[in-house]
Amino acid sequence: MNYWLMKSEPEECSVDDALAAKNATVPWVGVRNYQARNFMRDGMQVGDGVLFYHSSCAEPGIVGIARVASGAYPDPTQFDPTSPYHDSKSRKEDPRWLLVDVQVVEKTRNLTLPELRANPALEDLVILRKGNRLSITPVEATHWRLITRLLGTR
DNA sequence: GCCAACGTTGGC
DNA sequence: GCCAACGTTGGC
Repeated sequence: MNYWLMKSEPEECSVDDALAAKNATVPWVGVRNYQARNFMRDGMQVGDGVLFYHSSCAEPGIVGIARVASGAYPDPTQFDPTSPYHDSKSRKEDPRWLLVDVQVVEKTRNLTLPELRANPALEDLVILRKGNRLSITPVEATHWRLITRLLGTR
């Protein structure tokens, strides 16, 4: 069992949007970074824990607990010319971009970025490192336990 | 809107 | 393979 933090812009897909989806599950479309793709392809397993993070918004922070709900499969938006995620160089027989389904387990309060930064025990959290822009990052089990405790989940 | 940090592209 | 130019991310 591994743990991950996954960023989403709330204007694109908020935790509420995900909760409103069927089975509270959404396909994590739009990842266009090889390292992030490889985490989904090689690192994730169904059932892995996910911290649902809101980025590029007024109050960035962790807003929910989720789980990986599928294995990696081709992101259909790469083949859609009308999608902002369209990739004309990706070919159907050899898809460049993958996604996993993510199921929200529970919406939490917003554990904000300043709060995360204020906690010395979290200084090694990848997302807090300077210059980090990866939309999917691994989370250590100790960090997962601390964060879920701070969020007030079981 | 600004800008630091980083990834990607493409000429050589 | 190098590296400058460019585009993107994302907090502020």
